[in-house]
Amino acid sequence: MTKKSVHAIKPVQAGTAGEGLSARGRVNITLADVARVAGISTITASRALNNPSLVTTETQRRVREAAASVGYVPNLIAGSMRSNRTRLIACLVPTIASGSAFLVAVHAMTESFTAAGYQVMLGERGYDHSREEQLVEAVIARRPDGIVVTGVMLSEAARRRLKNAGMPIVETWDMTDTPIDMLVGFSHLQVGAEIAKHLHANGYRRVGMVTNREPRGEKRAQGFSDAAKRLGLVAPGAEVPTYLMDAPSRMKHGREGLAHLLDRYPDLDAVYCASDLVAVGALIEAKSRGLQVPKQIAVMGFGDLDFAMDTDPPLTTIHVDGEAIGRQAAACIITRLSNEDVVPSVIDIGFSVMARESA
Amino acid sequence: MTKKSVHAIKPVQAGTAGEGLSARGRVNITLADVARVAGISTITASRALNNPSLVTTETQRRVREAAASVGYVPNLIAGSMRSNRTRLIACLVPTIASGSAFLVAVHAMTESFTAAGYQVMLGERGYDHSREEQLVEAVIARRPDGIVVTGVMLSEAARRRLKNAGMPIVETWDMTDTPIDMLVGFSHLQVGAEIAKHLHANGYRRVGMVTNREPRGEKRAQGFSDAAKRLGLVAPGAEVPTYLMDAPSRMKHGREGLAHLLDRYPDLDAVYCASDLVAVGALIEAKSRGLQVPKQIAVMGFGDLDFAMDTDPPLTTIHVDGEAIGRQAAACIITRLSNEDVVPSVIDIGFSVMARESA
DNA sequence: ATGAAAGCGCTAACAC
DNA sequence: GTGTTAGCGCTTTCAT
Repeated sequence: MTKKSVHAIKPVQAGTAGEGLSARGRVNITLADVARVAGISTITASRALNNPSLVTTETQRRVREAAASVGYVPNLIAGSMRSNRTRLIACLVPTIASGSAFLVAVHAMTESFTAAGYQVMLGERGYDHSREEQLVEAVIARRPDGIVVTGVMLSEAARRRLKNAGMPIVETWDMTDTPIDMLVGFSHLQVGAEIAKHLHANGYRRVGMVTNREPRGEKRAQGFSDAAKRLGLVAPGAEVPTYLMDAPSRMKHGREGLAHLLDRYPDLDAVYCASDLVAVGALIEAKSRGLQVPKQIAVMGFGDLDFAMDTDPPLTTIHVDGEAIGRQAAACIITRLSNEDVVPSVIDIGFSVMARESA
Repeated sequence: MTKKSVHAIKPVQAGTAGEGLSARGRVNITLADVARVAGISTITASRALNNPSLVTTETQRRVREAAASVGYVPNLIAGSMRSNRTRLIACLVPTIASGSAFLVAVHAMTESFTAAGYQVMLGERGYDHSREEQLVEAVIARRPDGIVVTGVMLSEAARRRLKNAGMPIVETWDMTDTPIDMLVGFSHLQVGAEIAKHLHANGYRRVGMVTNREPRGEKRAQGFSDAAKRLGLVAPGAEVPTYLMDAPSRMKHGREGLAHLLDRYPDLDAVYCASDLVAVGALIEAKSRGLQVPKQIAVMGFGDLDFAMDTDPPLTTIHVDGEAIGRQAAACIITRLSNEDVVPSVIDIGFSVMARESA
């Protein structure tokens, strides 16, 4: 491969755009300024902006005009401090990298929260668990009104801190018997088991898998392995032939993985891949070996990413309703915040086996 | 396709996890509590925590112990209010949906900011420009120390608001002559032109494209179209044969698009696709028509997503150094915040043509 | 419907 | 190296 770069760093254009934009030396326009212009007290101005029903329409109009004329932007920091409500929701995700199915959930969640007047602040948790506690502390320090965690947090210290923070917390995208507070997710163990069952039900008898060390991936692998043994999908007493890859999963892992497995276990007739991207790699490897999918070898993925229905053959995979997870997680927190009603602590959102043609 | 759902909503487990976690009724542990336990003044406690070098090691130790014993978590809200620094950076992205190349930039940016002691708050801009101004106002209301915008914002009102906010702002992932403040990106017009040049240089003479209405995609299409005409890659006086798809781009658009183009222009020998995912679709369509890539038809994409080197044949595409964009954007803001040094206003990060085998 | 006073938790500014 | 005082901008509480 050749690589041609188009690259240029233009010279500094000093001052062309930064003039007067420095944080220093700027006068802050406060609610008091608005009130002065409108000829009323600050508290009335506050009410006109935040609880218009408490003031006359005439006052509302004057305040709105005054605010616009002086270019007032409320300072939520100050408001939060006094009211003890930040209207901020923190959402901790493992990573923001492309191809993560839970981004759909984050998106749906954001929409729900935005509609309810909350802003969502995304924090990358990282796969480095040593930094977990610091992140949690940094997040709590901002005093969000609620916290959504994607993927159950592992460190006990971090969990304790969250629990002690005294704010509504929802864990998502997984299942556990001991949630910090609330939980909206599904069982990865069950997913693995269902994949094995599906392969069994479709007549496959010798399975393998291409998986990774990521915690939820491991749970699926565990569920798959247990069910496969129970159903006789491996030689008696043997383990499931497994190709272990590094996270993050990539298409090429599917090619390498299937190649590796077939070289050692030529009688495999089905393979479970930890993600759809990996499954596509497996499809390609099968094709390049002249193996017909699903006749000679079945391929199953996980995630039902948008291209899963467009592969050749269309991919049989697991669909998780990420939007539902996001909406429900938001609803849990919003309900908890708006009143003292009891909210379900644990919601199993389930999943679906999308039986297409690759298995 | 059949679909089998595994679904269960467990009954409410009232009170098992939510006990005492309600926001109300909790006593806030403040710095004053820590100071009292440590037997010193609040300001000294503050210094011990934030500027340890200003106090004796003995004081540091006592404060740390006191903080740990009472379970103190600093309130950044209160601190920000007084110091006028929130240590918060707002990052506006079009969408968080999977497959967006700029997520790499966001990730790199987050790492830089985290290392410098800032937290990044992600805001979804949405493709709905009517909500743009509200989002900008909501963001400014939190008084971030800086703002990073991915993709140039279109609404003039929103741009004005940002400009007036008086904080360092970096626009990324695009080029313009009139940035709000600072800019780190590359020219999508140039990208389109380079793609046309690459096809021309490799002997292709009749090009088409599969593209979308997204603003930056349109710029690439424009650049491609202009250069293609200049280079004689279309019939004299004709436009570039184009298949216009809806955003977001999907693999199937590539199949549909190439099919559509070839049906009408059977003599096409090259096609530019607005994204790698679309290009993969085009590769599949070409293969299913028995067309050899790159011999009979060339395919080029954009983005150099992680699977681009794993397709069959490996995809010729455009690589953008997202990490560099993220790092540079963070550096611009961090520098501006740490001193009054002049920071380059406009940085063109460039891009590379990854010449693999599909073109 | 409107206002006055107080204070949220912290840190800047200025002592000592 | 440590303490005192004041105040960030807003909203709560209580009064009118």
